[in-house]
Amino acid sequence: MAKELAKIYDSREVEDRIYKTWLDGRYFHAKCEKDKDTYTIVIPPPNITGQLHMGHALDNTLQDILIRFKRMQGFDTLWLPGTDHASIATEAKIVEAMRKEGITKDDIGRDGFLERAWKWKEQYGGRIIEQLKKMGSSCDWERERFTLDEGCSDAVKEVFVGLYQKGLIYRGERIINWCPHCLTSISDAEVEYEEQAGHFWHLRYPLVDGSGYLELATTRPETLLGDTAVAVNPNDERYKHLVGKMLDLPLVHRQIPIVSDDYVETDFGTGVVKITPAHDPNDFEVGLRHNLPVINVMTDDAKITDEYPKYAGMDRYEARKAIVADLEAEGALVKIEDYTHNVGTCYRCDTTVEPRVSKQWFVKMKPLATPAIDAVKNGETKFVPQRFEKVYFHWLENIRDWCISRQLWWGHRIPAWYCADCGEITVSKTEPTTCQHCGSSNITQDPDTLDTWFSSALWPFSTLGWPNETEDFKHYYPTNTLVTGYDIIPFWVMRMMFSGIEQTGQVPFNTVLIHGLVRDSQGRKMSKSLGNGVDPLEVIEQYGADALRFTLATGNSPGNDMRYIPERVEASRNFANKLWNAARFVLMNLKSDEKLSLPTNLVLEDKWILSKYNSLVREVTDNLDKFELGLAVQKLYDFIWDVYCDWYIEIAKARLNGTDQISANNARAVLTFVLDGILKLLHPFMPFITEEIWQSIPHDGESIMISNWPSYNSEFDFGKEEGEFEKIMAAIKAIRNRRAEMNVPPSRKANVTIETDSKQTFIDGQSFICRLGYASAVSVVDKAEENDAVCIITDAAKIYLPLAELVDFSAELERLGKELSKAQVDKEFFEKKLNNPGFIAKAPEQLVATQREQLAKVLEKISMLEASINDIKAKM
RNA sequence: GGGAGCAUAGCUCAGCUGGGAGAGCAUCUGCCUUACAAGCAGAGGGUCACAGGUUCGAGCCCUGUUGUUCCCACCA
Repeated sequence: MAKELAKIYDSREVEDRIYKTWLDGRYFHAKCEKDKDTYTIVIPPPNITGQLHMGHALDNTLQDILIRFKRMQGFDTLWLPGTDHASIATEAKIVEAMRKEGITKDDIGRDGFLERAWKWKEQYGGRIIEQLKKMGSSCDWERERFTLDEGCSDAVKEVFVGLYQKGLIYRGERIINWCPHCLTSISDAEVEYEEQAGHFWHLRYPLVDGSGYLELATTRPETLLGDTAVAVNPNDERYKHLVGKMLDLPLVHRQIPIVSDDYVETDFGTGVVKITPAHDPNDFEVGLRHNLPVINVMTDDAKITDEYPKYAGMDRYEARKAIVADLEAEGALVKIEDYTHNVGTCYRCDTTVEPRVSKQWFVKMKPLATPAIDAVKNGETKFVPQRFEKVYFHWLENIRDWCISRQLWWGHRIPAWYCADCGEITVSKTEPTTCQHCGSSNITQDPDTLDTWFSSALWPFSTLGWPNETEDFKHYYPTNTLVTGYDIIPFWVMRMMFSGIEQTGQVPFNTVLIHGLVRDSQGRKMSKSLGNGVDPLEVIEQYGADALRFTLATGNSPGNDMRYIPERVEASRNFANKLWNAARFVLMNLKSDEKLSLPTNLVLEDKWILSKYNSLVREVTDNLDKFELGLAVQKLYDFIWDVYCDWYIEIAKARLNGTDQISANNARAVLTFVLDGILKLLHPFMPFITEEIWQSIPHDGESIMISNWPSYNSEFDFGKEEGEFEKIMAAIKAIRNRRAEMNVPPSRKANVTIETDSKQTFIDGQSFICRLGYASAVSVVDKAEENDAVCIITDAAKIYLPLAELVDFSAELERLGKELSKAQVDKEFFEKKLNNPGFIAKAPEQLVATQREQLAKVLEKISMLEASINDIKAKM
């Protein structure tokens, strides 16, 4: 007797234990086998500040499914894990923690702060990794990386210096997005726009010559302090004559010119725009075109500078109120309108971004973007689904230079040193002692760090050892599939693409598999503020990681958002339990631990299930190859539950309990063969339970996760037998249906007579019909003589049940009438098709033939139904 | 203003290259049939948003409309 399993599958008892055996066996570890094809995925590194959420759960489930599938297929498979230092997010958390202790960054200085940050990383950085393990992720933990580790930092410096030398990185005074809360610049991609209710203040700027006023509208009156011009459209007849004249800026009483610029729309507002180059990106551009001075009126934390004593120290919004009041007092305020507009906010802290002119480091994007666009256009890298290529192209085609410097301490410090003597910059991978230009030793390093995404952009190759020509890099790069959400395309996917191409000459991956967001049951985004997030760890605790993974993989098509519905996890858990019990049944029937080989003398039902199983193998493999994970998992569900459990196991019971030991043994062999196969096919989706069961049944090898993926076997091409067996199934279903309608209890068995052209098939199926169709005996005849019986008609047979006394004739007549009219509708359907010359001429021959067959069947059915109706009428 | 997704059973969603509409949950009926009541057997339930078009044939392809969600964009 083989090992016995508990009646109910207990994921809590199984999962951690199984995961440990995988770790102990080092099955996740990629061995860099030169003779094998590789399959590589680099994980989107979660932030060290992060806790596992449903987005991670989905992302990692998909990756693990692909990795386990490929590993079983025999690829040298590497799933490389790691974490991201997440500069802004982490620094903000640490600053916040320090604030609670009453400490500021300045109190402890850069070194002190970094010391704290690293300590924090040691303490919390591993948390999310442990959580990923709970999901069953088969990452090569021996290769775990961190974006700030030595190797990644080395890659960052290499790239920075390289791009600088090529002139692709430069330092310049530009208008950038500034977060007054995080106190750092952020990139365009890090600004989120949201609609806000605001106002439109109409102001009057008087002409210096006293000849009148110019009326304009603004949403930000406080920036008036920095106005250095007013602009109108060059073709605007209303103002053409005023271009070049000077205005007296209210409150400040500075003289500013009227300039003409295409940027101004004549039909919006008054057609007059105040120009504040220091605090608006468009105005900055206008300023450049017209050589206007740039006057910064705000401090780092968005307070008015001391230049304007009356407002100095007020924040943006206080200053706005004060300035509006003063404008009104001065008679410069015409009116106030309500106005909704888009306001840029910081994606980390949601503070309204302040556009600001400042000296920052930039990556010149145009030369890098072009090859990245081409690589997708020529198919070197494909997006799944393809429509996301549009998003990718759109970003790259409209890209502006990337602001990469951040006024933060936690991150890769910019490898640039400024000379106090000659003012030149020295950029170097190693710390220089003197200025490269004048030799002075009076140099200081740039205090800023790099955008977190600068290092993430190098992740597919920095983690493999680049810039060194390591074995890993040579063997595993370029990687195969990148799995990520569509929201990350502009931040990460795009930047990895151009960085990979620029640095390594190759695309970093050949497929980008995009998934959507996991939303709550009402379709809302899961968020902390709404408090509607579902904790994957709690779900795992309650239902098991397998159930969660299965749920996330089911009914999810690439690129589409999905809702998290608790009932679905329950259904997945039930499915796991179903499989568990099927395995339990098989084990209970095994006589020994010996592995049985498939019999040579297969019977009809064996051929049926082997044929179905064979198709399953082909289809699931095919679906996985095409990233159709949701389809694959649905097919597995259907096969395991309906085909294997509900039919084959039920049918096998007769043989298992019968006296023919050889036949019983053959059934055991087929049961275990198919069970072994479905466990393997399901393993990528439900790794824990499949391993636990597989270890209990006779098996070869140490672990299912390193066993061979099933392959299509032409010896199982039993298409004909599959069809024959399904005739029996149809008969059983028809009998069950009829009996249920008539409320016949299962205990009341009946002698079934079957009239059919497929006599042998039904003779083979007699025992199944007895067992599953509640028959006491089955006789198969050419022509039945029954007249005191209920008649059921299937495509292949006419079935008689001697239950006439239970029949309510008028109800029966009605039922038959319904069935007849249904059949007649079918008849018309097929006739219409077959009478259509276009159909005969153009439809595939095969289809025409099957339609003819079906018409013939319907015609036969109609005649049988008519005969039955006449019979009943005769009896009434 | 531009772009994209979605609209299929009461609910949540599948539907792969066009060939008589599927699953889970929910509902109804009957079953503790010795793997599983987290189960078994059966049933009901859909003008595939609307209007055109292409085709022998459209849930699927094309055009338009409506509703909805999202992304992008410098109307101050």
